[in-house]
Amino acid sequence: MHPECIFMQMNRTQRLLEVRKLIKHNKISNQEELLSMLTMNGFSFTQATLSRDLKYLKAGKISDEEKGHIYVLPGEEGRQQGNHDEIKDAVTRGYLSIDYTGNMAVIKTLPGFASGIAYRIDGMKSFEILGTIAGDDTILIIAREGISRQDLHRALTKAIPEEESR
Amino acid sequence: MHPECIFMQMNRTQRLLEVRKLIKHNKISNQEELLSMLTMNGFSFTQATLSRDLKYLKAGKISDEEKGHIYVLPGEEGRQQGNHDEIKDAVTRGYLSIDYTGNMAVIKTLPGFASGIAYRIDGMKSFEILGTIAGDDTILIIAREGISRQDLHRALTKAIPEEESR
DNA sequence: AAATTAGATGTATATATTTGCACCCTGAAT
DNA sequence: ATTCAGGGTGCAAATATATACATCTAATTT
Repeated sequence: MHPECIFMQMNRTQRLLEVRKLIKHNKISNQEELLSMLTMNGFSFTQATLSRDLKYLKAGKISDEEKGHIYVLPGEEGRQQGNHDEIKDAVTRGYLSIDYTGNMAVIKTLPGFASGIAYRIDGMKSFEILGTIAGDDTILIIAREGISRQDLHRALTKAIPEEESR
Repeated sequence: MHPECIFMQMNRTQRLLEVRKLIKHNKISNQEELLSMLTMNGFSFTQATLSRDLKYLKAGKISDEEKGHIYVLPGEEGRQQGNHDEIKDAVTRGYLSIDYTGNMAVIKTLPGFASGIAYRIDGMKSFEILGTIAGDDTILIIAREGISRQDLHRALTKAIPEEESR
């Protein structure tokens, strides 16, 4: 089955986006709590699926003085340090993660979002970035030779608009 | 009692240091596993205490492709996928160009031209070129191992006469 | 010295999370 | 049309983790 399936997947995608948003904006200490929030928002699924969603989103759980343990998104562990400052919204609609290997980076997105994000990256026309190739949920970013991982990261660190508010 | 107590506390401190070290250098997926490592290292305590230690260290647990879920230390989440950041919009137009990096070349084209050009390149069946991957406006050309940049450039020049390096 | 206090820890238990298995759905292949 | 293949889910059981409660120890106070 090709990743292009956006039919029943869309529901899942919606759910993943919502899960992420909730985690991002609230201190959630367990899946049941999160599940009930989602249920109230009209979603209908089980805790088992939520567990899988959280894994898919690479959500982590850290200790929190106030609520014991809370979920956090990758890159936002700042909350555990109290760096509540200005954690710029690292999240674009659909953006999931980024990894580096050799002189390139691989961005994972929710199904269907790769080309949109890649388009924005291309739009930056960064010197560091030679080009991008987007599939359905993956973007390959090729860095210019001599560009360090930090440079590439810094270049990429400036693209993804703010997320939508529901 | 002040935190300065260094007597029997020393043991705890030692333990905490060890716990941190182990988490830092290994992919540990659960407390039992960690506990047995510590036990082998001469420590003697229970899972409950370990749970408390982890909380004290603000250790987090994230998903890991290899081991399911692993512990990470704050600030050490480099292992955690995705240093999520943002990508900002910048309205620009791409241009035709070719660049080299590592053992590959990246060709940028006007939107929609990538596959066409890639098709031509593929058609050359150059020995130097292992393959190409085309997006909408980007082509990634993978060179055979041992092929110099000049060789690759020469091969590509045949396919794209109007090229000009930057 | 006795009483007091607070952190550390074990035990047992409660709570939370993950996962094997079966099933369903949809696109791809025959 | 039929078969196949793979992802997504629910259910229930397996695992993993947190914590209430009782102790113990060492430092502090009286």
